[in-house]
Amino acid sequence: MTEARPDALPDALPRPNRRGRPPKGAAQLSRESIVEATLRVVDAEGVSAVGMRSVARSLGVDAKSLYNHVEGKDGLLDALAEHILGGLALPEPTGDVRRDLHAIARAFRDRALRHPEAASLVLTRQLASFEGLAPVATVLRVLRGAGCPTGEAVHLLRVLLATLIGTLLRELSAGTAFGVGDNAGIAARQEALERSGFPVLAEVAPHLARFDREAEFTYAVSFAIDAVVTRVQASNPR
Amino acid sequence: MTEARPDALPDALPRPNRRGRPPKGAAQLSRESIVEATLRVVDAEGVSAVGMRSVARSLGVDAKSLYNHVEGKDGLLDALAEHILGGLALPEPTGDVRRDLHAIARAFRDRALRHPEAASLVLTRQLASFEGLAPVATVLRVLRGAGCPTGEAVHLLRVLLATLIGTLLRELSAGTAFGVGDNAGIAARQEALERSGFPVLAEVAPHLARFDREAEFTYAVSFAIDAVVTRVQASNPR
DNA sequence: ACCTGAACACCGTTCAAGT
DNA sequence: ACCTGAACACCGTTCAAGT
Repeated sequence: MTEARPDALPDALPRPNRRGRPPKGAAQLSRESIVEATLRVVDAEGVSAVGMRSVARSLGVDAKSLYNHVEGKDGLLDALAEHILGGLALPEPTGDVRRDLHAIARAFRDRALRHPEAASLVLTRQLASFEGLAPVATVLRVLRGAGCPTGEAVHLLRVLLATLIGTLLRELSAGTAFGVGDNAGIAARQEALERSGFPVLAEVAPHLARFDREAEFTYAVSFAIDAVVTRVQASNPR
Repeated sequence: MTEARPDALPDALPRPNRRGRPPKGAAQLSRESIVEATLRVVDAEGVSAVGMRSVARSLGVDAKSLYNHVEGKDGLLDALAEHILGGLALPEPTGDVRRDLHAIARAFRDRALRHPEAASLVLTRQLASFEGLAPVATVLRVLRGAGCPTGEAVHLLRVLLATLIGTLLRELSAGTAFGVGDNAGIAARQEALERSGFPVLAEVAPHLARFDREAEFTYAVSFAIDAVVTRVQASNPR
């Protein structure tokens, strides 16, 4: 839904002969349209292509105009991260702790990786924003609903989120660092590990050279959630 | 040791009247001296102050000279992250899995946070470098030594590292986002949470508004290591 | 209220020319 | 082998002036 591009928006491509004031019923710049244009730039050319000038150009507008709606480039990137995270559709808790936490983690991953070029922004900048509160609240509801005391619930929330974010960051960098699936790359990495001078790396090279995104995510999340469930039961006398 | 600044290094401050070729027995630019100069800039003014021009200026040299030793700005930042991580002093495993993993995590944290302004570089860029192999190998030695099969050891390594990195990133952003310790800030955050519209956030506000770096780190690492130890025992019939 | 012109003070990087 | 001059093609951001 946050992806929707209303037809009322101006053309995304730059139009020539632009100068002076808005040409009739044009543009109507807004914070939202700016953020959406930024997302289009990121999806198409990566986050390094984002600039006040490039985003403005894609809207057929001068770069300085953006400052009327956004707090500089840094504010623009924050707004983008919040926009993406704001589209997170959280599942309603069912009462089954394990299942509920899995569903939340899965929803978060889907959302964060939906725009792969923007994912690192979401994972590293969201930490203070209001948008980040909804997933936090949902996890806490699940933990509290299972009888977890408030202090312990906050601790478990934090370690769960840390594992999730760390795992997604790795998934992201694994995707860009080496072609995850290609066999030649796997063979090359395996060989490099065998030559690394660390015997233990040679020993585990076949596993370490491989990275199955789906399997790694499932393993990490299951691991963390199992541990959380154990803690919750321990902290809950009943 | 990587912090050492040999006296043979050129003055860190820019010297005037610099032009033409090196003035006698000066500079002697090298990859290492460039990286060390970069670290000084980061420590003093933050990572955003790093530039080919600013680093070169601090060495009394032209920016373009750096390209003879480093692969552009991006390569420079990679080199810096590797340099810092390369200074990691890993403890020798004792055979006590829990104690050994704790010691590794602690050493990693000390190293990564020793240069707080550069920490995010180390945590987000180290993932493919050779420097990152030493801690990986040490963790694997501990797990293998405890009888953990190769495949499981790699999985546990990855989830452990993800939790560690996620936790350190949070610690970092908690430190900059709000003054961690200050009481006025805590009170303000607590109030904001109570007004957030999420009842569960109001309920846990006193805990969620607080962030004790040391306690959070200890909790997260102990949590993850306990879970790892449980897995290792389960995967090890003896 | 919102947009632009002119302007400021910067960037990273190339390439040929120097030594 | 390594450094610089000149140059290119950019940046983010301000502020006053326009409508």
